[in-house]
Amino acid sequence: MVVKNKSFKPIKKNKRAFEVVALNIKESIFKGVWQPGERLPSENELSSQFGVSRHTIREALRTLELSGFLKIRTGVSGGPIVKDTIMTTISNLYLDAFQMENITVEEFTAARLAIEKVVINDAIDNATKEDIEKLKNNITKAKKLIANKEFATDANFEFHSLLACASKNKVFIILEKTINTINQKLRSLSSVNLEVTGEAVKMHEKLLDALIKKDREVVIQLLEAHLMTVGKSL
Amino acid sequence: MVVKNKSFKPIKKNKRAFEVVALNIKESIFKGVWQPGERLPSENELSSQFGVSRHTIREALRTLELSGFLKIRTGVSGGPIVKDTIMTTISNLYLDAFQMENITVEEFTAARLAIEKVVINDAIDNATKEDIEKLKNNITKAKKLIANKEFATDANFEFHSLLACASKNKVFIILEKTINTINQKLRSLSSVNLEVTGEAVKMHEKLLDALIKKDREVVIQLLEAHLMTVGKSL
DNA sequence: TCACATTTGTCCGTATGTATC
DNA sequence: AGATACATACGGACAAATGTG
Repeated sequence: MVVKNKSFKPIKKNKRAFEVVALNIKESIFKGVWQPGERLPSENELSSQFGVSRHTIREALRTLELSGFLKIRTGVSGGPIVKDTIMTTISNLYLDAFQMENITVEEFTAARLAIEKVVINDAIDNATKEDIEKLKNNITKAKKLIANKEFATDANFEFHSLLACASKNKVFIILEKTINTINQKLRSLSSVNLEVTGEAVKMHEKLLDALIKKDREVVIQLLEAHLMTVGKSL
Repeated sequence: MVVKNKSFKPIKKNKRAFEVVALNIKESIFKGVWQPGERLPSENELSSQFGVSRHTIREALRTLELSGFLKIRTGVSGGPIVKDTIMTTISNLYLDAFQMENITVEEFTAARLAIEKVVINDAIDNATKEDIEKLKNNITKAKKLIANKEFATDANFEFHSLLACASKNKVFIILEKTINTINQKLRSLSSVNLEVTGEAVKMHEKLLDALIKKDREVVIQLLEAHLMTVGKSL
């Protein structure tokens, strides 16, 4: 059979030096050569290792820093330190996209609802005893905070992360992380209300109950109501 | 009511020079001072305008380039050109995140199926006549390619993008773009098969038919079958 | 086709700020 | 408090790319 593939493959572009360096370092991190927390060689050392100037190294480090692969600390024993803050970078970009692309909170909430529906459905199927235990502990912790008239915001975010973990799909864990970070940022812009967080905890408790009973209909119903109120508060 | 909020607000950090420059430029773009397609002043000019060295300007431009706010072209009439490619940047970062977490094809396919189910459901509700028209054109184009014994890979990717557009939710458009990017990468690793792409086109056609008829059940059924075969081929 | 002007890409050298020991 | 080892920032120079006459 004669197959004509008219699509051109990307020609090896003349990549800029700093891009090559950045890609090299990035792939080393992927391979595990450098693990989070470890310190990369200093700019001068990288400069001589790669055989490029310090300026080029700096530009490479800039891009890696912005992508969330490393943080750069000044001072002795400072330098480029491997960090995994890609999720923060992504959520920051989402906020930029909200402005550039005119993404509305409504769109975000709708997408969030859709994703969390699926997540919780998978969680019902795949949650282990430990997952349920963790979720229960989260509720108790949050209730204690509320009873103490303290904010339970972090605990509430954690609840959704734990749900994602229970789904046993890492893609959802990552997406949930994005959602949480964006939420956190949006929340810091709007006025935080103690009653709202208290209501959220109650909702979470009901949700967990339904999840344990594997009552999908109620779970979805509760989730919709919950996320809609959250969306409105933003 | 006494409210104890134990969370500290971030202290105004001493920002680095290039960060200040980048923020300035970014906000100018947000305000519409520079619109997509326009060209920013050259590095030398920016250098004198901001009163910092060219090196600092370059680092600022690097970060903005990576974020997707501009592209930098060399040569006369080149320079920093305002672009709006944040969504592409987000997709690429997701790809990095997936690589960091060693996401499997199975996890990816499961998540993809879940997301596209929601997307197509929204598309049924919100697709305009133009959307339907574009989808139809896509099918005709793809069929023509297949009849000509050519690969219709790009057209097939486009089909899913068009679906996301029809959902009228920009968050989904971003997610779909991510999915496509990852798919493209996975596909480049596995052997591409002409028959597989041909089958995909047929599937898309059926899917579009059901979508026009607003037959949700059939749509979901077809989508599941379609994405599962795609997943297996990877 | 060729020469030229403009702009980014890369390099070297130097000085200063900063965190750690 | 001082020395040390980093990043940060500045200035100048030349190479490479690219559009124009």
